[in-house]
Amino acid sequence: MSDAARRIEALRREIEGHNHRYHVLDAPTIPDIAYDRLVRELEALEAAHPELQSPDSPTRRVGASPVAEFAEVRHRVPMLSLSNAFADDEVETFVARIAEKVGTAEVDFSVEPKLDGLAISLLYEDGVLVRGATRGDGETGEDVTHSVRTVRSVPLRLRGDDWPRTLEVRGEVYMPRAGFEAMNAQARERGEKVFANPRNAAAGSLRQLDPKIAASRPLAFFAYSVGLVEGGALPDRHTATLAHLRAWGLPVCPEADVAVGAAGCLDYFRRIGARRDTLPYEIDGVVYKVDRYDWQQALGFVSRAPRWAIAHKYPAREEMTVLEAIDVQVGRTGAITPVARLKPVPVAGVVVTNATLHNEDQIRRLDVRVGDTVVVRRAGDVIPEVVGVVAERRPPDATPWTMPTTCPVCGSRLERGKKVARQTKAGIEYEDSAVLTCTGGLFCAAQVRERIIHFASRRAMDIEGLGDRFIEDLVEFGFVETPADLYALTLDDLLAMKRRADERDGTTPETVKKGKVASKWAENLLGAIDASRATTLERVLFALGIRDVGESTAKALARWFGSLEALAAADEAALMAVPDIGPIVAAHVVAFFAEPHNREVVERLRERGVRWPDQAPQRTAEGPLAGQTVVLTGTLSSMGRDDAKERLEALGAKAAGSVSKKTTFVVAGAEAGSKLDKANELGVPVLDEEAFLDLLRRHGAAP
DNA sequence: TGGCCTCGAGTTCA
DNA sequence: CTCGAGGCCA
Repeated sequence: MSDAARRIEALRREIEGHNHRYHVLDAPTIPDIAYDRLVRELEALEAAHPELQSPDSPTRRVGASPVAEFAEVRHRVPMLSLSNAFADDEVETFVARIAEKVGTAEVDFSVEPKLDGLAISLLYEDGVLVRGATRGDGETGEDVTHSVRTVRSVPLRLRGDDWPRTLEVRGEVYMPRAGFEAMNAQARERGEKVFANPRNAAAGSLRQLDPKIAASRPLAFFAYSVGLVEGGALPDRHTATLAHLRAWGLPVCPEADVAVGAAGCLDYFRRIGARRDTLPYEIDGVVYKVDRYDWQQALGFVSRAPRWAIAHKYPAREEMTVLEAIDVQVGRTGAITPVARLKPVPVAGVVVTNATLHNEDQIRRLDVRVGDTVVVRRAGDVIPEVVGVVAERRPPDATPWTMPTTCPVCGSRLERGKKVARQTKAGIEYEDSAVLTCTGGLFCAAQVRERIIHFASRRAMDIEGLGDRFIEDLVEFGFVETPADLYALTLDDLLAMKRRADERDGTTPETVKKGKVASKWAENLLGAIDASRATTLERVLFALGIRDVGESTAKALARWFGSLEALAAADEAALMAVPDIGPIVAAHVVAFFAEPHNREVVERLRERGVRWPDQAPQRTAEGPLAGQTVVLTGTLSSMGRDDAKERLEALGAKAAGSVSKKTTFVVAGAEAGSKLDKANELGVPVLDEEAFLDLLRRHGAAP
């Protein structure tokens, strides 16, 4: 053997060793730079000695050129599917049947997480990877050798020498969560299509004709069983086989374990379930397999699934469903938002039928079309969102969706958000934004309705019992056009409106059938409207819906000016003196009060008895906590969040919504979430409820 | 001018 | 809860 040949062989062994430690054992022993140097040396030597090239060289992972199409592969030992269990008693039945057949209840199971990836068969001849194939229909799959070779944790050559001459290893190719997220983040930045979930991403990456693409994707592999074995023997237990696979350099899921009987399996199911979110890969359940091969043989198969194994599934957090339509909604500011109407599907406990699509850009990025099968998830476990499209299920006639050019409610022209972008020397410049806006303003019934819903809402005027549906009817039948009209409603108006709504819906209220007209609800509603007449300036300001004036800005304005007259009289310079008010918000406020219609609405509100106390302008923060910024998170047992916020503000502190390094301290109640994590991350002090109450007590502000 | 830190606005369902 | 953008400070 020449020197070069010896050096090449040594380099290959060393590099494979590092690959194994890095990708399989997850315990690298040399820095990346040193590794790269070894690879470059090997590449150079191989280039200089083409006669020493070898397909199992670590330099040849992406060696193959693109294939024209996928060749079919027949699985000599079929790749079967597993039956599923969703409830504990199904697992108990499964185990009981086995216990009866084998004559003991103490059945050992080889247990492991069921990864959400793609089942793959790897064929090793004399320890060298010669073929990789997808499961396909179980009988016939596709030859994906060229892309499987690029998966770093798949060994091109087995370690040791005690492997069967022919060995088919089966397992899951998957995409670790971190890699998936990084990949999608990059795609999003470049405005490219994102993958719906790691499973789709793994499948899509492997089924690439060009191995370079698969090589660029963060794929990984776990082996979980063997298929064809010739020229060698395996142990008599599945767990022992897994140990062999590990020794041969194949990655096996580190969570794989042994469980005894149904109780042991269920315990394992719960232990893994508790850690589901923190595992570095997506799983959709755990798999239980009878460990002893002789018992597996005795149990045999039902149709296409083994009787000795079962997949116990966790409740899905993501579901697929059909997107039946894309509607557009008009917000109170005229903002147009596309909404996905979905075939109802339960996701993590609730039935989801609608999901926001945010804006046109988002639709284009996801490339969603009516008729598509989409993946729906509940973001932050609450709000449903469409995360992606299942490309294979697209109906052939599906066409890209386009935004309407006119408002679906009032027919007015839509404008690409004339949102203020920045102030320049020349004045305020406008720039296009992602949001489309309806130009209908007061003429758009949807905007009128949304504005009144906002006006009546809890954080604004807080008119109890005046819900969205009701306001919709009030506006539709012309009883209410501006918020001030709410304060002119009479009992007769409300009853008349209800009658017309019933006629329209074809419903007959119970009370009418009995021959009398119920009016208690109307009296209650009038009472609630009346109660809202006594209010505060900050609530009125917020309720009026001035652009960019939310709760916090309304409060700042109310404190600074003390009265509506003073505010309405202020010019832009005077407004900009208020902290956190810049040129843009100042311009919105001035424009609002310059509009005769708005002045009139305010006038009418007053005429109809809406009252708030005027105060002396307060232009400095005072109190023992002045200058401190506090963030509340979680649930406090002794008071509501709003109450806590008020107490803090009474002491001069500012209650902010998000944690940053400027936050003085965070008050964490029960079930505190991401804000608590952020506080810990930034080293912001955290008070628990007891410490918080203590602080209030010291300043005489405790409940 | 760029980079935080906030706030505003829109969103779902029981 | 998340995204986008206004305000402020360096």
